[in-house]
Amino acid sequence: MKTNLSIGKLAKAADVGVETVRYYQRRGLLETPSETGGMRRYSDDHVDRLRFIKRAQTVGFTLEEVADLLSLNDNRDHHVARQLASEKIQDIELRITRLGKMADALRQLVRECECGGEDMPCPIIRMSLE
Amino acid sequence: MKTNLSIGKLAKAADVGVETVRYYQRRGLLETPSETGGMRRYSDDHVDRLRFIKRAQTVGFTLEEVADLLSLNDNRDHHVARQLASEKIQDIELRITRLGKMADALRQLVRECECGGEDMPCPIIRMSLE
DNA sequence: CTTGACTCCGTACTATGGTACGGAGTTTAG
DNA sequence: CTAAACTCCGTACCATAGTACGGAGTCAAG
Repeated sequence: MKTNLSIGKLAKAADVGVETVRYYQRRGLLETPSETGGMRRYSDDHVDRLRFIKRAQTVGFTLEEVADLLSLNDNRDHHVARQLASEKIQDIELRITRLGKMADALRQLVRECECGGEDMPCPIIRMSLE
Repeated sequence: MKTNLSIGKLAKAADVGVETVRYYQRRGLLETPSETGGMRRYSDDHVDRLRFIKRAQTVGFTLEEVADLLSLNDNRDHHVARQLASEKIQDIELRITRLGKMADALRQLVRECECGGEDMPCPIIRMSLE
């Protein structure tokens, strides 16, 4: 477990900006370690956490929702965590379904364009209705 | 094909605000029909388009990306459309993979909490690494 | 045929998620 | 040991995606 990263190294390792790290700390998504004589030091756990935040965001979770997800990880109250986790699982499954339908529609679109009618309407919009 | 909706009816049908409709028109995501004596009239196609935008957003696409997706539908240049579609399909597949891993991690979390150790760390963050 | 709801359009404000800046102190490579 | 690079913290600014507001015109139910 590599540790003792400066905030700059941490940011680089997680591929985010230093200011972003500080912003997440302000938002309570990332712990602010206590100073060890002037500078704060970070570990690989912080890197993982930052990467997790990034991935969660790219699939459409807001920082507030990411905070929920992280709290599952941190929460000592397993009853609450389980409840929250179940909700999030449902949420994620819905997103996966939607994305699947969008991908299907796009694949259909590609097929139709290949097979070649020039003027058929490309039907993504209707196809990806649930 | 029901048509002749006022902007208010359109907005209600798609479950968005009137101002949102106008905003999308300004952004070029939605056609602004020409006035028929003072008021613009909308059809079911507009409703579908609005719903599509909403769904695409909830799975993490920005309005700019949604505009791309919509252009696939609208674009008469099939060669370009196919290229763009292929990129978007890959993008979507990546998102699905990530979401799947998150869901797996959450399910694992629920199992562990059920089986019951009180103090095991809940491992979402590491688990959902790709 | 009026009155209350709705439309049009422009402009201004808001929330979220950062990014930039600046001054003072710290660290580290040569 | 010193100069460049980095850190700390606060505050200010930015883009995206709306939301609110307001005045003038329009429509439709009683």
